[in-house]
Amino acid sequence: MPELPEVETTRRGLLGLTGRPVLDLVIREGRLRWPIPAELGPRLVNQTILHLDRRAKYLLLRVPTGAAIIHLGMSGSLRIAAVADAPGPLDHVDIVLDGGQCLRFRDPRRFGCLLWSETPEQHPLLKSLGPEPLEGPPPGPHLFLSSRGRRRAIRDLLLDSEVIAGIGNIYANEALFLAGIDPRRAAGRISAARYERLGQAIRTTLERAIAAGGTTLRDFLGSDGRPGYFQQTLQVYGRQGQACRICGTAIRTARLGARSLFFCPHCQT
DNA sequence: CTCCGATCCTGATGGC
DNA sequence: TGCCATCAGGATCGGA
Repeated sequence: MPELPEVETTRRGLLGLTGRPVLDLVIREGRLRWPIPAELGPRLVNQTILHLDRRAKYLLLRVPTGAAIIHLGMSGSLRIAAVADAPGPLDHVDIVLDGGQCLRFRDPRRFGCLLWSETPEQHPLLKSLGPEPLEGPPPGPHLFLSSRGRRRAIRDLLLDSEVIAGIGNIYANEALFLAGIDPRRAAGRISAARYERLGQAIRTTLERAIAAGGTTLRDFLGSDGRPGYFQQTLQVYGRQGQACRICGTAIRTARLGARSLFFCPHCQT
């Protein structure tokens, strides 16, 4: 489900957590991508939440002694719920707050994770992540340098979080359309000028998606329970057979590895 | 080092 | 209506 815009939408919806106490941690199903560590409860309970940060697709729930590292995987979501509302079978964890509320973690496929670290930036899952695409200069030059000598397809380079953080299959396809680049093209054989355009396209795509509250294809809901509406703006993802919004050519789909490509065979070269 | 496929798990969807 | 196959927004791991 969630790529950078959906995780950022979730984060922004939960900024009210700042300053609130953690009263309890209730784990109904701890078998996620990795088991929830036994120390998480003792580390969080009776601490005050300082802030909720994002790095790539990870959320960092910071308390004075460290942070809970949260990843939503393919199907996860976080929202504020009333403790009195009975959790569903897929609501695996409640971080109990004051006022009868909790931060409720739902993850049907259990590809997400909930971990603890005193130094989250140094955690193995986070320490080798590539740059944030929305921070600092646009990532075109960085992508150009990272891609030299690489033969893999540019779509796969964009999905590699050690190269650049936070981009998933929807936004890789969308940004490549905006930049006019064929997603199957070898990353190492794309010019610096085209990477410049791609860097701008990545930024534009992600910013617009965040402004729209993310993309809801099936079940993504922000922390306020509302869907995003960027799916109305998608140029290629899921639009196979439909007319390209620029040239009218039918959008094509193909497989690259286990995941689908969507592109306009006329606009993207 | 680089790259690719297999893998974890459940729910939604479409064809027959 | 039921059953089965296929697909899904992620990312790690192992092996070629």
